[in-house]
Amino acid sequence: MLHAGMRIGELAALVGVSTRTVRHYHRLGLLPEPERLANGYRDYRLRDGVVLARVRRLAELGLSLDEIRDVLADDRGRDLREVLAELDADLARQQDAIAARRRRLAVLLDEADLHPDSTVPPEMAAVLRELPAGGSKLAELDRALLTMVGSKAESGGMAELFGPLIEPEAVARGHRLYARLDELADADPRDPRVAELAADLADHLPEEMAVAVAASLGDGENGDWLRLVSAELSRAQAETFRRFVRVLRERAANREGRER
Amino acid sequence: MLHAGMRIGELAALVGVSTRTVRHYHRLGLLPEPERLANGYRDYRLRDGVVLARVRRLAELGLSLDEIRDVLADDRGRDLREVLAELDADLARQQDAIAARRRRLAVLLDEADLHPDSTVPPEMAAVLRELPAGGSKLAELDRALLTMVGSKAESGGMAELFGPLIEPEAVARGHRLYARLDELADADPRDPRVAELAADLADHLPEEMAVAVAASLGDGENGDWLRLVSAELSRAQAETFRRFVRVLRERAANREGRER
DNA sequence: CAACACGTTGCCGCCGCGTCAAGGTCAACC
DNA sequence: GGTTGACCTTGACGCGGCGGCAACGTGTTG
Repeated sequence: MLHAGMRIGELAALVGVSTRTVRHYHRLGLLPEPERLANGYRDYRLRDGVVLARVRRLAELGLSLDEIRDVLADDRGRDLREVLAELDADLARQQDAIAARRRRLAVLLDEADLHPDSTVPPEMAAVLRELPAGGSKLAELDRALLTMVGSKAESGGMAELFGPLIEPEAVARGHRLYARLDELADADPRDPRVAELAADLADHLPEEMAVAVAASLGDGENGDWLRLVSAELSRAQAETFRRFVRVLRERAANREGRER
Repeated sequence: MLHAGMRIGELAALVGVSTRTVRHYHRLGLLPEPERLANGYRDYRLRDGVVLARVRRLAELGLSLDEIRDVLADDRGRDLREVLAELDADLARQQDAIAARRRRLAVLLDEADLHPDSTVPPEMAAVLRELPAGGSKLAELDRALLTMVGSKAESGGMAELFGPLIEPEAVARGHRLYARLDELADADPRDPRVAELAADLADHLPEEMAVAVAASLGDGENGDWLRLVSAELSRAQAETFRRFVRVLRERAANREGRER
């Protein structure tokens, strides 16, 4: 035999990878170290090229280098089918995931043409557009709250919770709900306006959603969000919120009692 | 304001991430560090929750954290649409890539039911099946060469190159091409059998593919593969190969001359 | 003899965190 | 009092698949 093999750069070019990749495979044990020439250079033979090409084919299919090592070790390919089948299932899952993200993206891109802050669901965006932009700190907090809650897929009735506060008729009837909350900034928690406003807030929730609201305010996720909101309020304002929620709960309980 | 904010674990649970993730976002500057309590604990407020939720929504869409930081910096979202559009294009490319891999996988999985060594294209597998398994070192080398060349999408006529060597008629006619190559192992390169076998090899290539073979043997990729094969052969055997290729080239040149 | 293209080993960087490690803090139970 | 246990703090390493750089040797060419 003529023993003129190849050097690492030639082999790499032949198979279409970098020399760094070839050495990487050596360290991982995917490709055995070939003999060395007198000067220390690696001297590659035909079988090295065969193995390297095999590794690359499997890698391009998407197998991890660990998996490839397992496949090469088992070498009588019966195990390969399992790996390939599993890989196919994994790729199918990835396809589904990507398709789902593209669907969400498509919605957002459509929405983006209508409204710049397009990271919230459509119905949230509609409510946000109606909230007064400046003037009331409470409105700001509601904006924040809605943005947060909007990030969960099921918004749990929060849009409906705040919708009534800004409906034109409510404003026209002189309830001025936001303004009255603002006025309680420095008030005492026992101020009579607290109970009064809490009742008015509750009255302006349409009946059919009071139950859902009471539930979503009470438990877990949304309850914790409201805790953060309360932390931004004065004591009287926070007390108003608490009473508001309590009234809603009582009404929900009553409704439930009547239905039994 | 009541200043009872949240600790990191509560905030993380609220938004649905790990505390490690929150701290990671702090280090990357995606989420500003909040005030600290007297004991050193981070004290999160409403705005932190809002930002964190926003970051998560963008991250779940597939934006990199760097991109998210850019989006948050520009903050008036007009730039967001570009990023989202680019992301969508990227996802589309990923979908295509995955689909292509699944198609190749499907072919391999079908082939796997027929032949265990299923990492080569179907037509290669067919040729490999026919090659004698033991006995001839030359056949072994051909197996290796075919496996390698099979890894490239266009196989460049290599299947056709070796096909004739094993066709039953050729064997029946007593040419014994492999056996005669084996017999040249210790021969002198000037042995008359060398030229004789080279001519016989060339004769057994169907005319219509001689051109393609001559071309694919001559240049780049396949030529380098053949260099590795020659390195495994004795001088006389390698000389046979060289003459074989030379004869093919001459015939191809003649054919081209006649066509002009 | 200098330039230049190749080879050698080895270590850092990437991304989005997970996972220890080695402590400090706080409420609840004995 | 002490002792769990659940939380918090900073810091460092790990992963996958290499890319890139450093610091050096080797071999061919002008």
